[in-house]
Amino acid sequence: MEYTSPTFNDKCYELLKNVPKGSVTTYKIIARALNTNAYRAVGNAMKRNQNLLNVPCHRVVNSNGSVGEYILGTEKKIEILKSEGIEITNGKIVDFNNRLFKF
DNA sequence: CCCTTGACCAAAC
DNA sequence: GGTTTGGCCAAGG
Repeated sequence: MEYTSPTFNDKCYELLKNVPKGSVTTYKIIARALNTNAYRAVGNAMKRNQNLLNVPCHRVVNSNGSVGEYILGTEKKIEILKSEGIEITNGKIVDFNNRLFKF
């Protein structure tokens, strides 16, 4: 029985589970949703996440609309996003602002 | 407590 | 448009 208070990483993961297929969010939005500005820490959390089946970290992109990195590689990330119905041109999300999930 | 590491960001050049 | 620069904050050593 471990009553360890949830780490920042865990909060990121829980939040991310709310993002539906076909939508994306950004590192900054996640940080803001957690009432902080630790964008970089969010990125770190994603990198440490190995539970890809439960946490859709491929739906987290950069604020400028570019896809960003991924544990399996950017190309793989793009591939997955496209399979979920998101258009990507030249490494950028098409209609980015309209694809963003608002918490 | 200090230092380093980031799947980042925004502004500046 | 790209690249550089400074800043941001949590986590781990």
